[in-house]
Amino acid sequence: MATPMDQDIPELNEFLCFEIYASNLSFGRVYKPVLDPLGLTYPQFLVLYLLWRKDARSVGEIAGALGLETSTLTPLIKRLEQAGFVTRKRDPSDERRVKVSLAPRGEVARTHLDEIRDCVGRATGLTLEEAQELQTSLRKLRTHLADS
Amino acid sequence: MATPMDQDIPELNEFLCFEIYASNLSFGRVYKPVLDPLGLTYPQFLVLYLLWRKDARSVGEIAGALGLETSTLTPLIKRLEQAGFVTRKRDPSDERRVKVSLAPRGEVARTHLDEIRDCVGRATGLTLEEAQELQTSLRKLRTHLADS
DNA sequence: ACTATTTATATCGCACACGATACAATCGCA
DNA sequence: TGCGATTGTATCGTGTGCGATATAAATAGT
Repeated sequence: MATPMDQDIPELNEFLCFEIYASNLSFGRVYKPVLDPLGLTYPQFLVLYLLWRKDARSVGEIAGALGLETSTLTPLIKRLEQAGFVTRKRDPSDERRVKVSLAPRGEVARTHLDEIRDCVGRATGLTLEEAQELQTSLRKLRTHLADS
Repeated sequence: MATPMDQDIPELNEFLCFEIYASNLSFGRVYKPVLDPLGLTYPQFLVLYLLWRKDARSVGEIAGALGLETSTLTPLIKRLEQAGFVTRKRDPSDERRVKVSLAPRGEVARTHLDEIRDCVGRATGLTLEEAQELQTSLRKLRTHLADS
């Protein structure tokens, strides 16, 4: 506990936004050693995950699902392509779209999904019930933040 | 609800880590229009906040409080200095340390703190009770993740 | 006192993440 | 049919974040 000069200003960790900020960084540090051997970053893993669920999506579709801008995803997906995880090609039915599809290496990475989930799940130290309660609150929070 | 090709793989938003990742991005989007007029980014705001509570901290002390690496903070703090929010000078009692202190513009920014808190607090759409419950869970989660 | 280690910060390269902007393909409407 | 508006991506510049490495100051051990 620090010795604050101003008792009227609370600790930083009494801010919800900071707890989320710091939790996100902590999660990243847990994922890193798990994903590094596969040659993936966490956002790249999220993109692949979407493709494992449904292949051949457009950049905009992926951006919508992740809540990111396409300007963030374009270079990220190009790195995934460069590394052999996905392929990119224009949609013949609408040449404005770029369809992103799984390449062989992307399919292989999928076989590590369970192991990744187990590893990260254990690191949380939460019961399934606690985790789901947290998710429910966060989803509600996220909806409000997005609508505000 | 999408039409998954693989029912054995859950939706992305059933992952706690993704909810936190997405919530963090959403918070950032709420803060941006509030902090932009002040000429601050969210991480820069966090650094100033620490200094409002206790002035004249070393880079390492700030890094520890935020859970960041000093390699992240050095350029960030230099930008704060460049913009006139803080000053940096070597600690005479230990020349390895750099003491970061509030400059006039940093003091002025403090007068907007209440307004920032109100604005962001309202955007969460949570009661004080819900917010505190969430914080408690997140703090517990963060502890586990850091120890794992 | 002198070296070896540790500590505090800085530098560099890479990967997000965003807003602003550009551009080509498509669509809508006269 | 044709032309203006919209849509889908890409590009650019700025600001985090990290690990690896460098460097200078302080400390420890002989």
